[in-house]
Amino acid sequence: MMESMGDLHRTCYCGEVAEHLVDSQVVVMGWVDRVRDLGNLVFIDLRDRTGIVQIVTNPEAAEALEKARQVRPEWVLAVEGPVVRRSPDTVNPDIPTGTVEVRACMLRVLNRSLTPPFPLNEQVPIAEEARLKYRYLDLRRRVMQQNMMLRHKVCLAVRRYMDSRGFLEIETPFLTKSTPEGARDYLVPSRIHPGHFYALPQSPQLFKQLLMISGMDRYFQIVRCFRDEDLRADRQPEFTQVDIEMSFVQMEDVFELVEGLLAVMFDTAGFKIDRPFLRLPYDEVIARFGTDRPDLRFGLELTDLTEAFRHSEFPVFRQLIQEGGIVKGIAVPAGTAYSRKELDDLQEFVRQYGAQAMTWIRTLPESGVRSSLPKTVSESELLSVAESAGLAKDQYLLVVAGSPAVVHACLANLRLKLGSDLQLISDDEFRFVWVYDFPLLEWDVEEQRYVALHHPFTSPQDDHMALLTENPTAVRAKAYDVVLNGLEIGGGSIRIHRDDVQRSVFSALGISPEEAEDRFG
RNA sequence: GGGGUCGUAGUUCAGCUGGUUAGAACGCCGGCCUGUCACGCCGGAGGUCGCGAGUUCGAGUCUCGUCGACCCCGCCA
Repeated sequence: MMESMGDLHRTCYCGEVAEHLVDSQVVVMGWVDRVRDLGNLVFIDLRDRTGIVQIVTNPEAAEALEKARQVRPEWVLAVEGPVVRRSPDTVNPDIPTGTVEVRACMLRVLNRSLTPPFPLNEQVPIAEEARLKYRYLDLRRRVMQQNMMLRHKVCLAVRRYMDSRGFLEIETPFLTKSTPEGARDYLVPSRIHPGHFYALPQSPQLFKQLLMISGMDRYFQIVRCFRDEDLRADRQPEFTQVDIEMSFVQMEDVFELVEGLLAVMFDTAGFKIDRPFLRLPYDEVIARFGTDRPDLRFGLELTDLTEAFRHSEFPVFRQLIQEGGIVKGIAVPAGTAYSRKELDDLQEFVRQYGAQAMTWIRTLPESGVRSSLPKTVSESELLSVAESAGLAKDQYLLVVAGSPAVVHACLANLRLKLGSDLQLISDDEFRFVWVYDFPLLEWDVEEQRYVALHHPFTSPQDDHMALLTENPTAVRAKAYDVVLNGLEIGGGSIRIHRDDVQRSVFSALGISPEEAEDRFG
């Protein structure tokens, strides 16, 4: 049983069937979501990307009813009939079209379907493997369709906004020379030049610099980027970013532009966000949250215990601090109880990020204090640490000691875990923050040189040109570091970089700060 | 490159310290039903417990190997 559309014309989408169409004849086409066969009365939920409308068949249209009884999920139908208002007791308040239905006078089976290998209309989690194998079915699911439609709307909003602010959307090439940016390049073999490869861009970095130098002044692009690195749950090897570059601007101009952009994007997605965004300097953000992309929707900030432990009776801490290490902790809300196993699990969690151990100090409900530190550490020391951390009664302090990098990595991740475990994070809330005053360089212990912490965005000045002519090969290899004022949006965070000019170039060339000082002042 | 978790029906899962014929829900097939909307009711089919070896009287369960999936670290912003 399979029929052609013939001369049928779809008059509206399923989700568009509404009260204003009552008594008019419609033709809808779509996929069978569910069938409810009551014998001489068959209901079909017909679905397309706009939603679901209920089709009803009864013996008045015997042929349609007969076909309806054969119908199975995911068959593709064309249905013609009048839109009918439902009686009050049969209204379905759960769907937008729930006050009406289409009474089928004619029903055509445009295509049949096998039973789907997984349910399309339930919210059970399906193994990714199955979803990808049957991607065409996966993409029929409501969540997926809504994601794609939302993405379209957000992209449209971005284009309208950027256009209104005088930006040009300009496409840049994918098949080009390597423009190393820290990640591994994806390579594409060249047919014309055997043995040579194109590299897919990790971002349009070089191209947008070209555009600025060319005087295009304000550019943006919704652009695919490629990075050949290992995956994570939230990281894909190819992804899309809103890439922006502009000339002749100050930091405030960038803040203003991007806050407006994000407000528009989130508004499109149905969320209101607060402006202006919070602004925090890099050092403060690291000190308080251990990361440059803190989740500000909950507290549990880090407490610095380094001074409290500087003369500790626990030799390990004492020595660590002497060698430049730090000790920091997170105070868990008072009254939170932990079993021995739970504390062990937390310790195991923290170890992933490089800590040797996690210690804890706990104020007891009445008075006194306990800890996992050796017994040689006196109660008075513990009490003074608890006091410096501001502990109330019956409260745990989870403590990590080590190098600043390790301590911050451990506690930043522990903080997120605690926030999630203790259900302190609300999913539909967004708290933005600008992190400014990023250090441009970071000493790399292994390479024994300064490396750029992020893209060191810079402005083109004469000094650059001097360097470029001085060592063209090196500069070409690292040209990605020589860029313009600007910003990038990617990886779920937004960062603004200092526009200190020369230093990024020095780092790109592997010139130490001392040497740079000598040569360029 | 390293670590962790997991592989049982079409799907999502349960199956305790090894023990008789491996279960549930949904889905699927057949039947009944004119107001359902996660329809309901009656009946039924469906499994090499990822694969291979070992321990044992006996393995879905324990051991080793192997393949695969997911998550994390490294890496990446």
